[in-house]
Amino acid sequence: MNSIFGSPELLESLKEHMQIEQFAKGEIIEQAGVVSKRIFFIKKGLIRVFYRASGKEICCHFAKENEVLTGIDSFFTGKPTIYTSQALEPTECYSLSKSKLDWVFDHVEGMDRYGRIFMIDAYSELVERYNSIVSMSAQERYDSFMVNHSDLLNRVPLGYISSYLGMQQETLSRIRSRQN
Amino acid sequence: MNSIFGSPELLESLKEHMQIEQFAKGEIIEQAGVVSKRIFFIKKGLIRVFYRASGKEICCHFAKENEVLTGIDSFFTGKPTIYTSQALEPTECYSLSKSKLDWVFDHVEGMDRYGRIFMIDAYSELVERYNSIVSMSAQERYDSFMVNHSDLLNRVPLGYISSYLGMQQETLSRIRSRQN
DNA sequence: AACCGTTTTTGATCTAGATCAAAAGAAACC
DNA sequence: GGTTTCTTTTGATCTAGATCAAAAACGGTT
Repeated sequence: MNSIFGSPELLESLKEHMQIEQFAKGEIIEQAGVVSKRIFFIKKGLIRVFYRASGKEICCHFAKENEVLTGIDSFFTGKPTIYTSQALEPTECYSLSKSKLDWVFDHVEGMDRYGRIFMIDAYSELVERYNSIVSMSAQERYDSFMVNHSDLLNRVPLGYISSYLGMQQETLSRIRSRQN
Repeated sequence: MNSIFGSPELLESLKEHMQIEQFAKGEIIEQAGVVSKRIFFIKKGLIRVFYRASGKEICCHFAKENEVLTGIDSFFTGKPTIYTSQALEPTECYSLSKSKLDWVFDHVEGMDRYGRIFMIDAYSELVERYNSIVSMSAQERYDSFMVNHSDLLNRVPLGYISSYLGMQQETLSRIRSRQN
């Protein structure tokens, strides 16, 4: 999820256009309903991304240090985002505004290519999650989360993780307790 | 899902590199386990894309006339695909080989940009499907399928549609019968 | 260390949809 | 046109996980 910054030279030429931003624990970074205006490179901290469906908050992504955060549905299309992002820890980011990024896409050599590859990564990640929901049991999804993101278990409230995994908090709690 | 061909000039400059290919009903177009070598612009016909998970075939995409088909997980990354694609009707496509497309990415102005936008579209579609699985009932998924793809109901065997919708064939049949 | 709000666990019950099994309809084939 | 094979429907039962409800555990705060 961070290949857009996979090239050191490219990152260097972006840095001069970036701002540093700080967010307190609990602070909303971008709100659903507005057009996403910035892309963030997270230096330190942890963010959850969620949306509302059938009256519930569904957590669809966690982004932490050294990862990239953006409202993909909005930032690249210009439509209002359905996602809200919120800092779960004190968080520090470099941010790049949409207008700067558009300028960069037009003027920095190789940027479209990195944009394309960034999208391919995001897509692959989503395919994984889709398949896990369709063909794995709650237990299996938990196991696979533990393999890939075990560090988050101690940094994120259980309810957010359970919604990320597509199950109720009670179910996740029970799965966890019968482990040992 | 066809924005890569959204630009007439671009399509024109691609055409000279393309082949015409025909597939009989039931014919396998690309097989899981190999690296996807071609991207297809479907002129006529219908294709299902599926993969195996827990011993079952799961249908994840239908592509029909005027749409684009490719093993996104493989074609752009060079890894073997997990997807098999099969013609459900006699199907006619323009195809463009990976090596040609790479050449095009390097030599045709604006191609990276179209690749990026193509990925954004594919991503948006997948987000829709993911959300529908997580937050909608079987009935609601069926309803939404009927709104967006009602034509497919008469062209595709029920079992493929039910697996696309993430439910058993019996369930889909029952939902359909209680409609009227 | 006692209080209060939040998060997690535990228990009891319920239900959408899966699974198993078989019948009924459609297509394909000789 | 009748037999075989594939597809869809119908019926009966079962289960993973949801829902509802309450108790326990965990911080912070004064």
